[in-house]
Amino acid sequence: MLTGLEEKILQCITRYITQNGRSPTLDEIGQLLEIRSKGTIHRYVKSLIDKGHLQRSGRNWRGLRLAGEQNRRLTILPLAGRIAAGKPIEAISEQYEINFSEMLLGPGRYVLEVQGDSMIDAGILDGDLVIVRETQSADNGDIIVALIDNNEATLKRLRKKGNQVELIPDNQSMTPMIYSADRINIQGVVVGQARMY
Amino acid sequence: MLTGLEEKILQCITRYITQNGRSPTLDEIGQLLEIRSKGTIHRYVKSLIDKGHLQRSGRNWRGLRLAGEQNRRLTILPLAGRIAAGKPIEAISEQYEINFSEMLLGPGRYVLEVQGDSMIDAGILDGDLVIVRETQSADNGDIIVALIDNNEATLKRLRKKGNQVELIPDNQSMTPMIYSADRINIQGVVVGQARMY
DNA sequence: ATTGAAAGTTCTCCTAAAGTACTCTATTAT
DNA sequence: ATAATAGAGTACTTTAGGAGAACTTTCAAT
Repeated sequence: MLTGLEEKILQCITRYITQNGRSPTLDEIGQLLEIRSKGTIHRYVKSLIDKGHLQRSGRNWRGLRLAGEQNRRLTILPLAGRIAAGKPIEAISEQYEINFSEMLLGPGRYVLEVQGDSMIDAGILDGDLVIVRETQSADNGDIIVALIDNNEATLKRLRKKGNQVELIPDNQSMTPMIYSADRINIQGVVVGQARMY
Repeated sequence: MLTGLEEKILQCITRYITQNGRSPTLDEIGQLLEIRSKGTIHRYVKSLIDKGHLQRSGRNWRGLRLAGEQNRRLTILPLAGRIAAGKPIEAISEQYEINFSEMLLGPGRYVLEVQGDSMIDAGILDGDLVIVRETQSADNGDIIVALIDNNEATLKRLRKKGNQVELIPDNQSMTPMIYSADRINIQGVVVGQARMY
C-alpha cells in the first residue's frame, strides 16, 4: 500500500517519463511537487523501489524506470476499438494495443512531408507525413519515392511492366507516367503515413 | 539507458548520416554540438558503440554506422524534406526531425480503428487509425468522437450552433446530422491519424 | 614510397550536478 | 504515548560532461 506522498511521487514520475521519455531527477520531482528537500524525495523514491513500483537502472542519473506492467513501450497505445458511423464503439478482442514502433523504427526510416495532391485517392493529403523505408527494390502496387533521371523525386504508386516502369498517381485527374526502367531510381517505399491535427 | 549527451550525439549522427549519406567526424560533431574537445566526443561515441547503438566499420574515417535500431529514440525520426510531384526533394532547413511523441503520448490518448468512409474527404479512410485525446470539450471544426444518446459512437466533424450540435461527415455523399446539445456527449478529439502499409 | 594534414585514440585533470545517507523536527492517526 | 508520515537540511559519494595534451592511424598529394 502506498502512502499519499509515495502515490504522488509515482504519478509524477510516470507522467514525466511519458512526456519527456526519461526519468526526472530528484530535484525536478521536488520542484514539481514543491518539496524543497532532495533527501525527502530520495527516501520515498527508495521506498517505491523497495515496494517494486520503480526500478533503478545502474546508478545513472535519470535512471529510474517504471516496473511491472506500467513499463510498456512508449509507442504502444491502447486500441480502444473500432468506430463507425451510426454504431457504438465495438470492442476489439483480438488486438488490445497498437504498436507504432514497427512502422517508425527499423533500419533506414525517414519522414517526408508530402506536397501536392497526387496521392489524394490513397488518403495521402497535402502536408501529410509519410514514413519511408530506404530500399532500392519495391513491388508492384507499393507507394514509392522515385528518382527520375537522377533529378526529380516524386511519390507515386509503382507498376513494373517488363522493361518499363509506370508511376501511377492516386488521383483521378492525373495520368500515369511511363519510363524506361533505367531512368527510374527507387529511393524507398512508403511504410506508413501520419497526420497531426 | 543513454545519458543526455549520448542521446544528443546519437541524434546528431543520425541526422548527419541521413542528410549527407556518411557519418560525421568527431570534430564535426563537436562543432554541431558546440563541444571543443575531440576527446569528449570520442568518449561518448565509444560508449554508444559499447552500448550497441553505433558501429564502426573498419577503422576508416567517417566509418560510423547506426546499429541497434530498437534503441533509438522511438518517436523521433529524421525529417528528410518535402517531396512533390515533379520536383526534387526539397531540403527542410527549419526542422530537422519530426517528433511523434506529442501526438502519441500525453494523458488520455488512445487509438481507434476507423470503419467506414464517413471521413474520407478528410483523408481518413476505412481501416485507418485515429489517435484520440480524451476530453469532454471540443471546438468547432474539430474531428470528434461523439456519443449520441449514450448509445451510438461516431467520428464526425463538430459544429456547434447555439443549443444545437451539428455532426458533419467529411464525405460529399453523406449529410450532416443535427442534434440538440443534450443528446451529444463528446468523448474525445482526434489529434492524429496514422496508416501502416 | 614518402610525407604531412586530418582523423581517431588514449590519457589525465577538473567542475558541476545528481544521488545517497544521515539527523532533526513537526504533524497526525491510532 | 507512540508509530507512521512528511519535510528540512547537512555532508558525503558518484556520475556526467568538458578541456586538452600526447599519441597513433588513415588518406591523399606528391
